Amino acid sequence: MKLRDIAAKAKVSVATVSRVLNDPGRVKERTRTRVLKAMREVHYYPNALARCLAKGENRCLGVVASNLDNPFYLEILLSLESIARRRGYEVEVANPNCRASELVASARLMIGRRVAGLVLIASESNPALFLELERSRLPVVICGTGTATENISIITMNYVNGMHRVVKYLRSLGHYRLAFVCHHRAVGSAMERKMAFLDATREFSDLRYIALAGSDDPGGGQQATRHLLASGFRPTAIISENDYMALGVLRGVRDHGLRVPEDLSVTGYDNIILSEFASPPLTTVEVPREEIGRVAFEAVVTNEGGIRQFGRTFVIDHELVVRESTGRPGLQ
Amino acid sequence: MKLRDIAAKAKVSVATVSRVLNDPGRVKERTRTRVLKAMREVHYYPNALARCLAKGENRCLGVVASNLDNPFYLEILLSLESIARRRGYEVEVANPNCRASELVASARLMIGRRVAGLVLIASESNPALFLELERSRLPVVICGTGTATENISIITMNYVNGMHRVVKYLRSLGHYRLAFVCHHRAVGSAMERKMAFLDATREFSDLRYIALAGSDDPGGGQQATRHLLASGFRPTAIISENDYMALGVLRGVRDHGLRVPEDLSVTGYDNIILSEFASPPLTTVEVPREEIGRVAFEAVVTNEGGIRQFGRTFVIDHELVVRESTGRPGLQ
DNA sequence: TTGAAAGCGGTACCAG
DNA sequence: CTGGTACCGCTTTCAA
Repeated sequence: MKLRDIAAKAKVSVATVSRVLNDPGRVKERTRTRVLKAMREVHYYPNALARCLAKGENRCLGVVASNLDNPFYLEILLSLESIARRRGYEVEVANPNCRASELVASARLMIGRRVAGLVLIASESNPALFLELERSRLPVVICGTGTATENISIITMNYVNGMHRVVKYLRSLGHYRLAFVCHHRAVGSAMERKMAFLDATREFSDLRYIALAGSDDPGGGQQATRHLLASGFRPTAIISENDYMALGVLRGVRDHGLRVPEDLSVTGYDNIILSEFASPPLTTVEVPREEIGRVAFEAVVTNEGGIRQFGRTFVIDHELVVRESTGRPGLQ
Repeated sequence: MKLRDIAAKAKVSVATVSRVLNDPGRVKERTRTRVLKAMREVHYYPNALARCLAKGENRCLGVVASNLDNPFYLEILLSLESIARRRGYEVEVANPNCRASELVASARLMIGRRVAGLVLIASESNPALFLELERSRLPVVICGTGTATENISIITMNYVNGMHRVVKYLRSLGHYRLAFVCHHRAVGSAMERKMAFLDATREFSDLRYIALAGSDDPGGGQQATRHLLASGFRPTAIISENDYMALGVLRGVRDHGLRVPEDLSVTGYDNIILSEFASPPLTTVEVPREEIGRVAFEAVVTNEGGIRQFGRTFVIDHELVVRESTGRPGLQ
């Protein structure tokens, strides 16, 4: 069913039918109702592809995501989606694995669809992807690390700050032996968080330990914790790279017969909704997903005002959220 | 940058350029490399919209989802996405809220994009949406309840069976006062699960209780549990509509100073990955998300073989998974 | 207020 | 093996 069919049915030209779709005011009332009636009768659905092609614009944002199983990234996506829709944009998401080639392929896909802008919500980026995004000349925003370029904006996280807050808090409780659980392939945000941890614990010299996880999910957290506790190093607190993995850390600690926080304190990072429902509720760092989604949208769609001001860098600050997974270290 | 530009640059016709894109074998090697070189030099991205329009086909599945914050639905989506990509299909997802009007709008959107098929992954459907899907004449599959029609397939869940297994198991442990926690607006799967619970506990007569939650997430589970425990009714076990809410139920029970499973047993439904990392790990019912995603794909894309056999109904069975959140009821 | 027609960026058939 | 060209379904001047 196409425009021409409707036109025939309503005995008008296709131009008129197109007008009632795009600028109903410019069509005489009687004609308009006739056209609308025809549309309704045959359940006409305008072909969005053809419309975009003809208009030469696509009010649609592309997002390349990964790790959507981690609620943190999902919540950013949901936030972005919500604000985008409110502002009249659709959102198309590709959800590739983290492998560089797949990320690039997904980006290409979006570019091919001629999206109005591209948002990267992934735990890691890589040079190939960055290059691809850069020369697409599309408005792009990367949630994570990197340097802004002419068309790429960056939303960076102030991990150094957040991690310092965690460590300072733990020290104030009397913790002095800290372990950090993170993904073994420390790239992107994982890398940044790890560096921030190392930076924040410089004075702990060797009273710190880094436990590597095979995957960045609860399973990885659990396994890293198991190794950690079997290593001989006995931390008074474990800092997890993120809340999602911390869920597994908690489990690992329990498996070992230790209580949180009496025997061992645990902290996460992100403040995902679930962190409040962990047992015990996680002390963590709030990373404002809602804000990130909003900023990402603005960053990519500022071309509205006419003044294209790409290449901005946004810094997101993080606040400590104290719950029940941390306490004074016991006597050990 | 368009096909014509490449053609000019490589000194061939657009037809030839199009051929190297779609059927490289039919182009002489020398010409082909020349064209490819031209494409590479200008970073050419074929316009996917134009291609679909010209080809008259869109190897793309649309999914209308909701409640993606519940890992159960997300895991179905991820499974679908994974198999679809492997089979050469893209997936576009709209993630509206549950309101009927938004669901319909999202469906329209997908239809407008001329997707090859439509998958509904939502906690609830409604007549308006069903009607819309039906007359779209598109291959549709609904994960949930309903009756198959000419173009709509249904993947139904055997909740009666699953719930019976839970109840039978709880009875075998000696439980005799059961509570069911579910969303107050019991429609779609929530309704089905509730009915299944009522059916499975017929013999409990009035030794059962239904606690209504304001939202179908951990917060809702927690709140419903609070009300339940304050109501005077003292269950020996709580069955949660789903795992995601059960996370909140566990918290609610703890808040009340009760231990799981010593004082009170708790079960979930779905066996989301997180249920293993709850504290204690949840006894639940495995609903095979991976299989659902696969079946959904097959259901919607069978038109490949030429024999369109829509309107099928699939039934998914569920297995009990016993973990540590259930035990014999204590003396109360 | 309406219609005719030239695109939008590709595809695919038909000739050569 | 390659080029010319009529579409795909819709938008948007330009005229009437």
